[in-house]
Amino acid sequence: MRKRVTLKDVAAALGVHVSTVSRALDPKTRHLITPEVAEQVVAASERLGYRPNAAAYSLKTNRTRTIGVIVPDITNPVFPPIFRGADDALMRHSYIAILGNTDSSLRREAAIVDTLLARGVEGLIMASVTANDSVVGRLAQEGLPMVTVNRRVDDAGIASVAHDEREGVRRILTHLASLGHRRIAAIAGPQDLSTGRSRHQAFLEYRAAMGLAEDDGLVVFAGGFTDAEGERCAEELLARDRGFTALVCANDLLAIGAIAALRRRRLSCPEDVSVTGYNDMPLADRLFPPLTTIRVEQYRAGHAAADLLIEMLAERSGSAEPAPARHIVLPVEMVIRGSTQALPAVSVARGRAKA
Amino acid sequence: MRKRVTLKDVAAALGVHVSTVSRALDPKTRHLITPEVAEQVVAASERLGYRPNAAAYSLKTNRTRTIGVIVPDITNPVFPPIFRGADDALMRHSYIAILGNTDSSLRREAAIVDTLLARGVEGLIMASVTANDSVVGRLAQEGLPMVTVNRRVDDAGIASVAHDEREGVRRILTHLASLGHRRIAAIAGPQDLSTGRSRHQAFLEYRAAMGLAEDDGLVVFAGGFTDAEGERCAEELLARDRGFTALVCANDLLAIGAIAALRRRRLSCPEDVSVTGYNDMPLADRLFPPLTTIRVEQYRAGHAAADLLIEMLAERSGSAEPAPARHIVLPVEMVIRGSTQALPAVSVARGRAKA
DNA sequence: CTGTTAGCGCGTTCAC
DNA sequence: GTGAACGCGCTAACAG
Repeated sequence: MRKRVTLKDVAAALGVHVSTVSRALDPKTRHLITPEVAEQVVAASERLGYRPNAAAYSLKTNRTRTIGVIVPDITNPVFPPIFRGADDALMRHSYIAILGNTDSSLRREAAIVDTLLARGVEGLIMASVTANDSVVGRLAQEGLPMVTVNRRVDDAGIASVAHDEREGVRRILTHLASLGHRRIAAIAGPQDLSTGRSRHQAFLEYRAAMGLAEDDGLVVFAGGFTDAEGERCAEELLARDRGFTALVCANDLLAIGAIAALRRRRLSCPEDVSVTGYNDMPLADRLFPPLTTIRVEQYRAGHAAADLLIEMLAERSGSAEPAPARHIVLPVEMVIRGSTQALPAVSVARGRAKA
Repeated sequence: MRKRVTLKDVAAALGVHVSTVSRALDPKTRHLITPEVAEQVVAASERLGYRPNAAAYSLKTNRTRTIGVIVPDITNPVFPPIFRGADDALMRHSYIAILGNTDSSLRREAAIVDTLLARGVEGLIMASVTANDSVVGRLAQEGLPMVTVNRRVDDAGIASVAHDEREGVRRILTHLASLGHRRIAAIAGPQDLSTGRSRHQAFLEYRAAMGLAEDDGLVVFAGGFTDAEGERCAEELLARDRGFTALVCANDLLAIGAIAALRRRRLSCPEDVSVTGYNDMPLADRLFPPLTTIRVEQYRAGHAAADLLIEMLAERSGSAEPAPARHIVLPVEMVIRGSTQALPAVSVARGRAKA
């Protein structure tokens, strides 16, 4: 590999001093240099193929222009759009992102954060946090700028970008109720994740407010947001035999698993039971049946999180006292597809008679 | 944020010299230090929370322990497993991966490679290359270690990890032929990508070898590996009205689009036409109908690519002359699901009569 | 406007 | 076995 060309090389080629080259190449200091010289420098550095050495820059300025993005598993279709959004936003500010997968293990999370810290990340975007995440707490105390995406931590001192979970659940229930459903089951997500918890709480709340059947036996909790858990939970619901005409799942993967479990029991969706998901992940419209779900803009969330973090970074170098943490809430919308349908007239009638 | 702890801090705390600390912390030089002192150093550095400064290390040693991984778009479900495999392998060797998205634009690719080079990546894993990629060529000439995954470049001098495309196509055609299909259409992938090209060539070859209908009108070329292109191509095939009972698609997304297009025309899969995909991407088993496809182990490919690259890095620092580029070919297997079925007896009979 | 100087944190020669 | 000195490539303060 050809040796790297440095500032010194460019300077030597032009017979000027290194700092002249340095200044000519930095837009913020170029005005200090005679225009012609500056031009020559730019030309020469291009000709020689000069690339600034990021390590030297970091060592000198203590800035790495690097942000860590931590997800449970990039293989889970929810996270690529988040990362992509963050990466695009960061790139625009000439930052780069380093992606870490925790596999939802706190040990791995700590290990990854360690190597990222050694690499000198200036901040962290965390899509993997549990509601009370010890690692996050520790880092926050050390003053490392952080923003959580999609999920939140209980500590309101940590900035976040999330979606309006309550509104999403409200729309799902409103939709199902308008189709005549009264006995609505639910597969709730893990309760140590803010998304699982707030969706479940909104479910309980709106179920009561809308006068739907309030039966604890209609809810089962998933141990993770996976299709396998969706299958397991749906089977448990069916085994309980409480009778339900609709099933609200805390995310799309759970819904996919649930539909598979129904089918195995010769129940079809939506004819026998309407099923809803949450997230509108890629391909949700290509499944059978196409999933009625809540669309959350993951790309936008990642983008917003990165923008927020960069803002925080800029502020920090400005004033001394930290501003209070910002919390951005993104709107959601419902997409109605084939997995939900109206109850047959007779059932609707019966439902109404009861009410 | 608390100021970073450096070697100097640790040395000061113990009243020894910086270089003593440096040596005690490096496994390779620890033997030069009195065991007790070494222990003290280790203890103190842990207590103070010392983290080696990666920038300083890089500047000194000219090694960044950083690898760039370049994909077209991490949002495409094919790539997360590849990245994950690479990342896991790299981490094990205390390397880190930096992910870049090209959006299949050569301009973006060049820009990303530039910033990665500035960051001092020691090598590149490229999942995004076109068959004759100018950027790759340039880098190869400069001697930057590189390996392509999944796809290849024409230049055999570039190491690669890929799958046995010919075998995959052979199995698909054998499977369809055994079900009685004789007129088999194809949606071929982009011909500037090695995967698209080799799958197409294998298709032509085995179609002839197996005595299947050889009709140029049965093949249409997609401009990209997307479901939208799948729809477009399927519509074109139907418009041509050549009559076919099976449709071989160059990847799963194309197949998904094709099935949607068929359905819109009131044709159902597999009753009216059997459809096959390629890749066995996540959720391929959850679609309707579940996709018969070729399983390629993307995670393993990414892992192998990273291992290979690290080997190359180690060799390079050893001997002077470069070893010839290695090319790893991973086996594939077929997974038969609901999207293919046997022709009704009558059609099979007619097919045989013709032969 | 430009050159000089210093030092970021670390590994690696040398001496001792 | 340990300390001293140097320099990786760069930016920033200070001179001129």
